Amino acid sequence: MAITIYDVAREANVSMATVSRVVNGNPNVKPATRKKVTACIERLGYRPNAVARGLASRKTTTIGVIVPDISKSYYAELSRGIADVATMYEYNIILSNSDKRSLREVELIEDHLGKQVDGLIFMSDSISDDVRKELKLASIPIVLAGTLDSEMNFPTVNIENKEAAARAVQELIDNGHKHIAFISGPFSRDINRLSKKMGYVDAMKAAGLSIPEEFIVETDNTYDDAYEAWNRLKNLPNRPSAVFAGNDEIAVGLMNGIRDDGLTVPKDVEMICFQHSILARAVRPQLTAIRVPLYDLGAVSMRLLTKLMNNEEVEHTQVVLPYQIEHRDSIQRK
Amino acid sequence: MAITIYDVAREANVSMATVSRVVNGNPNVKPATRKKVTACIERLGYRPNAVARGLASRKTTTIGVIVPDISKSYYAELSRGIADVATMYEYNIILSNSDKRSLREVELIEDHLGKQVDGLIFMSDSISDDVRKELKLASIPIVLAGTLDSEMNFPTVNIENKEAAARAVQELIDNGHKHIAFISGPFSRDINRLSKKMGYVDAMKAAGLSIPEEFIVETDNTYDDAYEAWNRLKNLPNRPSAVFAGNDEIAVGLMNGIRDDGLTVPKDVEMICFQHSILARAVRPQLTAIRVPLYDLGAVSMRLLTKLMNNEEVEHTQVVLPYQIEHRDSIQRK
DNA sequence: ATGAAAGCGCTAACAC
DNA sequence: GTGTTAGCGCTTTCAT
Repeated sequence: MAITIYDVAREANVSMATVSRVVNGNPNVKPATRKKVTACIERLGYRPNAVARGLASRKTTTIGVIVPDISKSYYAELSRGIADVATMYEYNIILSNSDKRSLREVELIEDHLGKQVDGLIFMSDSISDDVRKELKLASIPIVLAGTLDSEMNFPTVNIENKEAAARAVQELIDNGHKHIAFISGPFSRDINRLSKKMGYVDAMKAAGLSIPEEFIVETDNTYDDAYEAWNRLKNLPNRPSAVFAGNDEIAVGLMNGIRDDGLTVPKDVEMICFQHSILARAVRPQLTAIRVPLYDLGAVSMRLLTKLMNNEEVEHTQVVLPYQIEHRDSIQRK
Repeated sequence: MAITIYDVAREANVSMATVSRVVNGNPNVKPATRKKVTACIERLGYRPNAVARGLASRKTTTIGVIVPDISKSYYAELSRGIADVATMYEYNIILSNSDKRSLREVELIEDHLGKQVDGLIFMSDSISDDVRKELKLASIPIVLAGTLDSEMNFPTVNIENKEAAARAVQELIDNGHKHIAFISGPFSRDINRLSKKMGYVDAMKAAGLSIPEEFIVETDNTYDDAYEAWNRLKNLPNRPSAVFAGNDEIAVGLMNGIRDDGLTVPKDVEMICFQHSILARAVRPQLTAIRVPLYDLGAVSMRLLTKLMNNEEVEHTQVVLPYQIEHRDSIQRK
């Protein structure tokens, strides 16, 4: 049986309350008493039971993090930002993978609430009505990190994905391209359908460029599927001379498909994409890309959550972080 | 105030104990009663408080996972394997990043124990004496996942890193190379000093090849540092014609350094490495590599931990998983 | 500055 | 089958 607060109290000839005060840094303890108690704690190797503490105080100093897939660098990077700020504020993290399945997401929210987390950071690339309802019902603070909330109800930290996509496509347009394809993840996901694709469409329309249906290629977001995608593009009447990709993994898949078809990036096809990992920099040519500040997205989300958990006044609960376009070699520089 | 088990009991005209039985699937409940209670639970939206349950039962159905850095694909992939098996057995995961700092690792172990986790999965690439002591003192099951324990005390799931390294180097030797360099992460880490380097040295010695001191290049394990590493190698009297790299990220860094020096892989320099991410496949030429079964390492670790937590008989607590060398294009095929 | 005592919401004997 | 009751280890009034 582990040492309890009661053991320490007896050993130090004080009450549990006093030990509790010492442990929690309550100033109302005479220095001499504090010293005596601290010594006993040390000697006995007392370690407060966080579960008992959580029950008594109704605070667990634990937050929940629900993520589609921690093995994807997008979410791993975000989570690291969350974790570092969580550590600063002495919160632990319960982390769960949802695989973007709405049913599972609902389950997980329920599960985390049952564990009495003090707050929740939720990530996905689409929010279903069921999830939205569940999230609304919760009585703890919730922040969406790097996650589009099409109805803009919840505290959120994000970049302007649509605008970024439009600017990326504009780079291609500025380089003289008329035939620009968009290679995307599934359009069942809001982030692709409502943000990235819309940005692409807006930029194309603004430039008076037409968008043949075939120029919009939907993949399952994997390297391998994107690799195959070039086969759908290469024989088109107006073969695209430039491509905007939804992220760097599919950009690299496509680029390798292009290369294995005997063509060269950027000579034959120029490319730009969202950057979620080191891939964009590791491949040759290096990819010109929208650098998404993933770590910061996570860190700021967690900071926001701490404020919400402390009932602090928060002016803007919809935080927008800046992004950068990093010019590398998949677009020729003028 | 949330609904408690007492509210449900009153509403259903039964005792708390009966509600508890229903919630926990205890068979000693009359079907009619069960139905009535279930209905009340549904109607009131009762959600058991896991903290109270944890205090009363002394089980939290939560395990701790301590990882150097979740944003590194090696650990992200491992963690995903852990998480999936944890889900199967209905455990939650508290995940913390240690940045491999021994002091922080000790803190985190203490912290997780305080949270009353039922088990712990620890990962690092080196285990300090302090950490070892802390781990030994713990009274809960602990498994090391993908982590070298040079003293072989703890339950572990791993691959034979040393043997794999030797086999990788042997591939280079078989291709006729005499001058083979090893580009590594920090030798302060056991995995590099005791496993990968030893495998390299063994293979070289067995083949009667000499190892000039300069052939062993220590990097900080980053892409950028590895990129620079070629500068230390290229002007050597016997410039290496082949390189064994500790992982794919530094392999790619080095390869790009080689390429930007005007040389070609595999024509001028052949390469092989440990594969921790999609990088090995995404770059061109694709890297011949030792595929480390990261997901499985995690999954098996968690499975082992469940057995330990259930006090099941476990024959082998030191599990060794197979690995594969994937032949791609950074070594010419004969 | 310190102690006594009442919970926090649940599980687990034990009794019936 | 079901109810009663005593904790689990701590925080938190409320006295003193």
